[in-house]
Amino acid sequence: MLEDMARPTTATHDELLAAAARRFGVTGYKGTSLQDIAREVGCSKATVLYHFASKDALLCELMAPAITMLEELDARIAAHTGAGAQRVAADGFVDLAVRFRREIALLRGEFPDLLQQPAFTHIQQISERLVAAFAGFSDRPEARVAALVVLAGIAETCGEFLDIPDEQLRPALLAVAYRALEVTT
Amino acid sequence: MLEDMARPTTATHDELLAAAARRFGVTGYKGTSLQDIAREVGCSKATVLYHFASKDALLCELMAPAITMLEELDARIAAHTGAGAQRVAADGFVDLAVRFRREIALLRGEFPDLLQQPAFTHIQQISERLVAAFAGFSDRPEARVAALVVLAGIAETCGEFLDIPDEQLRPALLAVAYRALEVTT
DNA sequence: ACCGGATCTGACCGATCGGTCAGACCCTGA
DNA sequence: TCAGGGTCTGACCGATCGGTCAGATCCGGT
Repeated sequence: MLEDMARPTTATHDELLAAAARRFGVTGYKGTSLQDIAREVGCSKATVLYHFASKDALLCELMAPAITMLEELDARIAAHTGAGAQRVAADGFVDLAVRFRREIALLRGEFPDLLQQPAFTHIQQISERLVAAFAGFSDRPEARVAALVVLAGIAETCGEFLDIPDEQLRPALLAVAYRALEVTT
Repeated sequence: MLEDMARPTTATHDELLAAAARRFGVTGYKGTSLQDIAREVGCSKATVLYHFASKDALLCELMAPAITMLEELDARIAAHTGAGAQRVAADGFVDLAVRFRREIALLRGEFPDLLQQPAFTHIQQISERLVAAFAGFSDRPEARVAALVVLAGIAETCGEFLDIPDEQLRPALLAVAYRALEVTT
């Protein structure tokens, strides 16, 4: 049988993805050249572009798992209302941020720019709904400010604790999120 | 008398600074070319480099006021201990973030890269002391995580509310910071 | 009328960017 | 043995990057 149907990735392919994730997290997307990624793996720049149609395609493939999980979270939030949605959003986003620390971190700062790409446009809408859920669907400026601080703070922070295991980072992030959002427990 | 001693800046100089702040805030430092800045002002790229020795020098001059205020805050924190330092740090940083929204926001994401420049190295130490003060000088991982979430969240958020006046944004940020850090009031 | 400094610009430079392409080097199946 | 697909590379492309430079323009002082 053709069991390699589910194996479109070679070892080099995966190495390049991992190297790109590392470099993007340090020097950002625009600040990382294909040469940099190739050098880290030990191959030529042309090899990077053999495995990925373009630099953008590399980024998309890198972010795909995290985006999928974000879409699932969005659907789960939509199935709840009020304080329930707030708890689901906080729990789910902390889980996502911990699991995809590198991927989330590399979006830092280049968010407004990268989101212009067609593949990422709908993420803006999702993140808006996420902010609304964090704010408890209140339109008070204080609630929206708190929601954005927590959301951005978690996203920014998770990449800084790559040495701390998931089981320790997750409750710490959840605790500060609940306090800041005044989640009724 | 020579009252122009305190006027080493021309109108074009200031226009270029303002345009650079705007562009850096949208597309980031690396994502903004000297051409972009020149185009926004309506002059040539060469004019930009006539008023500023280099792109780096432009960034340094743009950040100088915010950096000065950050250094003053650092000194003020050092003059306090324990919970007093925590309150001083939170109040002072929120004030700084609100006052220099654009400048803080443009550091987003490119922080680790830009800080490599010699002019910015000591800022890393200051921000470490700031995190420590936010954490109440505790080395519990939960306290440090909360401190970083609040610090990064405020820095990231303040640039997103350019339409809200200072008097409204400041108390909103302070409230969420106090809740998240469990500041004893 | 002339000069000197400040301001500004077009043309140009080397470097690097993302991306293309023809071909070399495997390895496998016929 | 050979054909063919997968993998990889050096050489090359046009575009753009930050930065340099000689010179044009303007303007106030002498």
